[in-house]
Amino acid sequence: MSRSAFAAFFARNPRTLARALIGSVLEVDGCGGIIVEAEAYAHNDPASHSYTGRNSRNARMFGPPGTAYVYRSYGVHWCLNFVCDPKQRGCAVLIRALEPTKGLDRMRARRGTDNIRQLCSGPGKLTKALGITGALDGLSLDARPFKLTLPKGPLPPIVTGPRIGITRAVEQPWRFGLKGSRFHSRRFAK
DNA sequence: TCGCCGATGTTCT
DNA sequence: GAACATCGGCGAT
Repeated sequence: MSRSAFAAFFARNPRTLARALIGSVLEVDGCGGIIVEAEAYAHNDPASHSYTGRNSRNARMFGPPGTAYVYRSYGVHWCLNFVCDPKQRGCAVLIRALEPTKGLDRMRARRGTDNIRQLCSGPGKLTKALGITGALDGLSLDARPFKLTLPKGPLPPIVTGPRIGITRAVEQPWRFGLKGSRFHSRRFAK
């Protein structure tokens, strides 16, 4: 994909981008899989890190579309986001779950389990499986160690629901999943 | 299968 | 000092 097409793909509102990312293949240094779950966080969204303005942690959310925003969650885990439309100051898509397809042995070793359904079925789990840390914060998704392969052909079937693990704006159905996947972080209600 | 809890960096009030 | 876009281990059900 050309550089301009790459930027155009990400420079959309976070809900549209989250939906469009489902079915993409994300790899980091040869480890990864199919994105089966993502959440949208908007600039005017009380649940978003960018809601109260820019600070040293969320600075990447205000950067160019198509960069990674990696932050530490609960002081323990790393979480991976994709930055989207720069005109909507500070919005991003949280990558919540992958269906593991690449580098399975290395991901099993990093996660300490052989259960493939446990490798990447959560935002903290997938960063550990792929070796993602704060060192990757601010890097472009268009270059090493990242590799993102966007889906070709018709959009896959999508399910939606409320976001996970938040206390504000809990009613917004801004969690998107690949319909029928066995690799979600939590089940989607029917 | 459920709920509770500890770990612990960074921001918010 | 409290809250937080989480996870895994534990004991009870």
